[in-house]
Amino acid sequence: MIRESLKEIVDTCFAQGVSEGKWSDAAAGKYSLEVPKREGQGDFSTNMAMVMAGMEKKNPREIAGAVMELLAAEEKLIEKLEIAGPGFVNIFLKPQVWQEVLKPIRKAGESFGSSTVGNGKRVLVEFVSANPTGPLSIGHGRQAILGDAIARLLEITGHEVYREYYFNDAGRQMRVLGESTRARYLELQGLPFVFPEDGYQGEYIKNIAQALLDEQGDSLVGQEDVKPFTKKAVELIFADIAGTLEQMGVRFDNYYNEHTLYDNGHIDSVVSELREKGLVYEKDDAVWFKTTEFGQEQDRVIIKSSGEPTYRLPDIAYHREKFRRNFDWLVDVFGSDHIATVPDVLSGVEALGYDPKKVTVVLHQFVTLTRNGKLVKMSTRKATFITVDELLEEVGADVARFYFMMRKADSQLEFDLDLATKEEKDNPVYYVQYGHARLCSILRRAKEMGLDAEKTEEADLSLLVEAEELQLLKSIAAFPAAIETAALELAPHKAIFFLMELAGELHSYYNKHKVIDPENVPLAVTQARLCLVAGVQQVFRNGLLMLGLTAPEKM
RNA sequence: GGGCGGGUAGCUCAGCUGGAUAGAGUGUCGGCCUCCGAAGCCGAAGGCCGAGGGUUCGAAUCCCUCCUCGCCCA
Repeated sequence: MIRESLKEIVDTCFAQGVSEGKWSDAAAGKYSLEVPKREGQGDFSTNMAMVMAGMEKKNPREIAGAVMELLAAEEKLIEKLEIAGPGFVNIFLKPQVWQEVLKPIRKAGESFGSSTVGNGKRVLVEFVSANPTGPLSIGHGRQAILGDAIARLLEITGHEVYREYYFNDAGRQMRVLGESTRARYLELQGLPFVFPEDGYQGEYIKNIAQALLDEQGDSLVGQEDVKPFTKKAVELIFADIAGTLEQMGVRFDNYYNEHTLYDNGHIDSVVSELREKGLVYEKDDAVWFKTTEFGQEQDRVIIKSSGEPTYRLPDIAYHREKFRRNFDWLVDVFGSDHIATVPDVLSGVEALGYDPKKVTVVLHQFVTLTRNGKLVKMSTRKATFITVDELLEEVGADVARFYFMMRKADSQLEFDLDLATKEEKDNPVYYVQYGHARLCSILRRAKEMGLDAEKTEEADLSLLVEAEELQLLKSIAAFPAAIETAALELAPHKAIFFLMELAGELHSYYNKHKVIDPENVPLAVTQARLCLVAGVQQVFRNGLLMLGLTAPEKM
């Protein structure tokens, strides 16, 4: 809010300089207004003079002087201006500007931080999309949390979000699953059995077999068809996955079965549409898609000589369905192992007449687990993985969520189980939550003493003059912008970092200054500080809740 | 062989659409509780930002080459 109004002022000055012939308008929109990294460099800083210097062939500091003169007219907001470094113009605002931010924050309450920048844009966020072959692994956990956090951030920034889970419960993978289940079913009854060579070895298969045995007795012993086994396995595994997701606080609006693409003829119609456009051809009994038309190195097979589609075809058909369902923006959250499919899908989308720019793929790197300082190897088939359930049991939903959101998607994420379990207290999630709980504690105490933090109107906010207080005010004022950035860049870790920084500032302030101390702190100051405390607490609460974390009032 | 993503403090990672003296957490060392919550704070030590070249007023950030790790494809 403050940043926006100051930006307008700076833009006005720039325009004024143009009309007065001080410089040309070549630099319009190229300069920026930033918050300096270092203290003592102002509340904001603009590089306008340096940008212009290159274009006008003039000394940057000289131009900075002219910029400063124009800005100096804004006496209401600006306290001090200075030229610094190579030609920055540093802007120091009056404390009052910051003190006043508390009022709108308190007024907005729970909605502070949310916005309407999304303008009701319809976004489909696809994530997890794990086939039902076993419990969710750690990698899926990261994706679930990442996708969920992205969806939440988009929602509170005014997008209309739809969460979808895409899966396939047919094909070879599923047949092996059924065969594995059948083998265990026979094994449980002491009958001879053949376990498939590449079968699923997890303990959960035995549980599924046991469930079948409990329900159907030995009636399936002579069963040649593997389908009943597959069906039961899929049913139970999905129930398990749904339970895990629920525990993590992740929900979906829809589970989209790949099979419906075949049933509804979408697969065939994609092929025929591409054929009409002359973008497919037959070679070696296979059907090829001319992906070279879309800048790729080589064409791709979409239907194998066996008549079976490759994974590309349903993926393309699925994305076309997303567009047909009238979404303005498709966000796909995938693991990095899906990297190869992305260019093909985008080519397909483009070939079918949709804008590939409306598809954003968030690829996240793998999660590596360490225990006792050693890497834990993971494989679903061999069941040597740690499931999300096990993780949740060990560290709880908040810690798991926080860890998964803490890193940008591009980074591999190392999950140190020893640290996450044994040394809970060092966990950054507690650092943030503790800040919130501390503030709640102060507010509780104030209430006991009959001091009401709600009466912002009456408090004299000009008493908030300590450096730490002004810093907190600046930080919470920047909260909506931080959330907006995290949302639009699909980067939840930015929201996390904002909260961690705010927590640091709060803890420092807490240790240095007292809010309630009748003997040493005047009542009026206490009241002003209570307003600040309530504002910061609100920001913590909103930030934690919008990321799906809890905001405990006591710990 | 090709594509994508990493390589920044002992460790885990931010910063990357170019800006001022490169940051945080953790670990190590040293301080701070007659208490508004020590799950906290303060201080110190710790860096050829993988290597080399280029672009410019300015490069961890952009371009090229190479090394290396991970994932995928052939």
